[in-house]
Amino acid sequence: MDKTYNPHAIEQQWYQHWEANSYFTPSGTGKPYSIVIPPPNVTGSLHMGHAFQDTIMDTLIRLKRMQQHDTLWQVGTDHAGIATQMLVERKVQAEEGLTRHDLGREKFLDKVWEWKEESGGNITRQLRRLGASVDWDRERFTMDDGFYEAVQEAFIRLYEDGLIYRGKRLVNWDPKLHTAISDLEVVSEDEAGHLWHMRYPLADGATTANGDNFIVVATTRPETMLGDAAVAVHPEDERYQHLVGKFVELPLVGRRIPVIADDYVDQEFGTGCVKITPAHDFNDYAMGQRHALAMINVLDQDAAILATPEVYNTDGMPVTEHNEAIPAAYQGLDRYQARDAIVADLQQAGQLEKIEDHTLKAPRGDRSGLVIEPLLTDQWFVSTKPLAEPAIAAVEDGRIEFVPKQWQNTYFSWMRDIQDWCISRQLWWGHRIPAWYDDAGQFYVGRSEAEVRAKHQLGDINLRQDDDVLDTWFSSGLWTFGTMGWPDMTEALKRYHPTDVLVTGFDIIFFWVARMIMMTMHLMKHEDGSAQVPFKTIYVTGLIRDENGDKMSKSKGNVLDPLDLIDGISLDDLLAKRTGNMMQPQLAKKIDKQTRKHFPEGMAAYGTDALRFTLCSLASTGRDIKFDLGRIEGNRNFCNKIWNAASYVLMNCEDQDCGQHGGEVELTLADKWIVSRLQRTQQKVLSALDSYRFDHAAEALYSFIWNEYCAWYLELSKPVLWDENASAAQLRGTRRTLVQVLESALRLAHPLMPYITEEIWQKLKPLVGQTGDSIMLQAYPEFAADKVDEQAESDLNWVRDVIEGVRNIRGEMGISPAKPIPLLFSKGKPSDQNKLQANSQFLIKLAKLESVTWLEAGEEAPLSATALVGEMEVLVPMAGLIDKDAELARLQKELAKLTGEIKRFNGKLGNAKFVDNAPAEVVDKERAKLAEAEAAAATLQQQVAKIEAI
RNA sequence: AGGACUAUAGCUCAGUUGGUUAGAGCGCUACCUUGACAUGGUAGAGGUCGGCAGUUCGAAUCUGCCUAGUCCUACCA
Repeated sequence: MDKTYNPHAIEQQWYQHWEANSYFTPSGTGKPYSIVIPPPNVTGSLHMGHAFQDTIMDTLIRLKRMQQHDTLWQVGTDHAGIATQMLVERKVQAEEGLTRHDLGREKFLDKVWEWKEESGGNITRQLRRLGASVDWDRERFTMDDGFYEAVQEAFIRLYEDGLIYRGKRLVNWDPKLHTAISDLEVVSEDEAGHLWHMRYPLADGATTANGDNFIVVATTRPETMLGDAAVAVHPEDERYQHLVGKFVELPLVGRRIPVIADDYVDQEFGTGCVKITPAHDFNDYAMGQRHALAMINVLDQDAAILATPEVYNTDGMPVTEHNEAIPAAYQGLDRYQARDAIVADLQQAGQLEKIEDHTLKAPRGDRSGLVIEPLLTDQWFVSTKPLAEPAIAAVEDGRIEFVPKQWQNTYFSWMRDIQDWCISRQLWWGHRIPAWYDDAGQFYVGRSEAEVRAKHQLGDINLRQDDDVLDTWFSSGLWTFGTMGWPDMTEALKRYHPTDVLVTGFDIIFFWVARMIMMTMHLMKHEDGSAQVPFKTIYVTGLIRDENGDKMSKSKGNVLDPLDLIDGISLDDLLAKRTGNMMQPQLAKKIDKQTRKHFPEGMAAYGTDALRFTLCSLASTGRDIKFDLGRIEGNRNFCNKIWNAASYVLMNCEDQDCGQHGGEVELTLADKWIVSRLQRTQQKVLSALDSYRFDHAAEALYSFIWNEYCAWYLELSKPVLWDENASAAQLRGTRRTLVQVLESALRLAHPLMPYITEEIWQKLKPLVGQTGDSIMLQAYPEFAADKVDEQAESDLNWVRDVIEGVRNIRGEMGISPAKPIPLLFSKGKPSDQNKLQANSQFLIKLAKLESVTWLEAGEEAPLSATALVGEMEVLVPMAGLIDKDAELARLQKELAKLTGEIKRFNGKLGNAKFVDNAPAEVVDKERAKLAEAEAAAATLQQQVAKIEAI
């Protein structure tokens, strides 16, 4: 075994070994347990969120595998429509100066596939570095042939079930990407804007209550007036009631539009008069539907002004009404240029009453960052309400459970108010919609052109497939069963579906989780016809944030790359990574400065195990995680501790009799104690993992291994192993305990830290009589109640108390740890004497004692520094060692503490209400504590008196 | 506007059904190259558990209000 712990040296080889031996493949026996990985973008790279979630999934999978379940961890990647297409577009633009339109659909798609092949392996390589025990043999991609079939089938079935429809609707249009996007892909933030108050002249000589021949509307988007179809007021608004049914004449355009009444209008806001533009605003659209207003679209796909409006009735059918040409001055102008022009013209005409500052929520496309434009287009939609109902029920009745529970409220509130889902995208990279159009615009849905022709007896008329592709989330909604071979009812589906747990972030509960539930429950049925859920538990993780609690993002330059934490990175490389190739180069200086401040020497190589253990230890529920380098450093040290402990064990046990071949065995108190403590640790770790408390599991492992096994047990083993008079049975007992407990602890820790546990286990296995090839296939330790030894635990606490009492005196009195000191025991009970006799070797070694002396009752003790163990006094003679004042000060400090306690206990017990009402058990406990504190105080008081007397 | 979450040691976080002297890691102080480990050891210091009120014999824990912060959803023409 190498002298120092070097994660790099051990990690890669074991992963290769596991993978080469197909240890990640489901065993096919035992109870099935399955997890699907949330598919990362195929061209993406692993970030801390992935590392976190994948660590948790791997921990669960390794645990279940060791518990002899038939585990499947399904792996794969997502084609990530918009993100990938944009990336390749940028790349082609940068490298060849071409747009995708220059290339054409087919050639451009070739480029995307090329890029996918080139960079697609990146994320899977990174997954391997993390130790993720996914089944690579079943790796899938959302656009591989089989998955394509699943997507097409899902579309067709939903269509045939009446849950997919096509229609002209107002959708969120991205004027840069030239595609519709779903509500979820629009992010709204407060932005500074204006509220323009515009005069709309009343037609036919009508006047307002105060005699004006115009009304004033307030708007944040003056340019949309070109598409106004009405002005709305509140039905109870006394200012305008009499105008309802009359008309106004639209300035600059001249269109006569009605004044209508609708209680959507807020009388308090603006002027109480709202211009209604059904083709360019979602609320206006709804109002247009209610009042049968024409939808007058005045914008093209670039959000520039059309020459002639496109007008539709409420059914989306084109009509000729209101299709007079738009004034030439505005034709072809971009929406913002048009705004300026219209405002200027209104001003000139004296029809602009005022301009107010106004903050508004600007809806922006989450990919392009541009303000999206509500635009009337033909799109495909999923009717979500019928799908949502069973999906809600499944969570209500517990077939699907959120961990932590609170997330179900988020889910419910969204699902109960769900809107239809626009699934068509005007992109090229994605699943082509399986619909064909004839020249008349009639469409036919089917698996292929041939199928469509045959089914609808179309002969050889012209047919053209829909150009659009499906929203990426449509295909990822099928992920749990699409990866297992659906629409065929494969053996894998029968065995591993529904999956057991989904591990994901709250940010995609709507995007993905909810839709997965809806799609799966509609498409996947049990044999009895009831709906299958995609997974039984949803473990929702928090977000990993930087050391300041800020979200990690490339533009902020605060991203931590998990691979850098594993391998380490120099400051220069880190700076280059964070400030190179930036979208906003002006931020580089600031990022440079911050990075130098936080990582003056770059980052050390902490190794995968330290990273994984840290992520687990931070995984408490219901909160985000500020990633603190201190934690991973501490856990790297923990790995080092394990390494060195193993080194000690091997040094003392290799080529020795460790009882693996039988033979008489005698166990010391320390042996019995550590075995007992191991049981309790196993119990804690198991119950923590069962309840998804990875932090508790990590804590239990850490404190057992470091604070009990290393700090105490290894030290307690030394007096036995180094005792020349120790019997073979004693040596065998201690060696056996050393190796067995370490071996169990390694298995216990393996799901969290796969590499170091494997490396050490390989060295240890012959010493415990194991022959398995890998720790990952060994049985997970189980709690054995019969190995819990209360007596050993309490006896060992006595030993620790004595040792710690002496160490305290040493520490506080400044006695060199190198100096052996004599120790006297006074006022002890017979049980104390027994313990002393049985364990003096431990005391002498660990407290560095010169001698131990038992004083019988009445025997005079020399003047000493005192520590108390129960009622027994542990005495370090002062002669030549201890200064009188220092000991007095030490005693006074102890006494002060005791006095405080006594006062509190007395207060409590003096309160009749407490004594009368509290359970007798609690009262007795308080009494006992009081008695103990009083006795201790009395003893120390006597000591003080004695010392003061000299 | 509605909702969720968070507030505990200098920092990052635990604290299960109300009953311990409120814990851990990092950091800090002093001492120590003792035959696994200085990525270490020993001994310490450090908290009126965000504030106020209430329930209770008893509150970090339950209830209400308030303050501060984070986030989500809807939406203001």
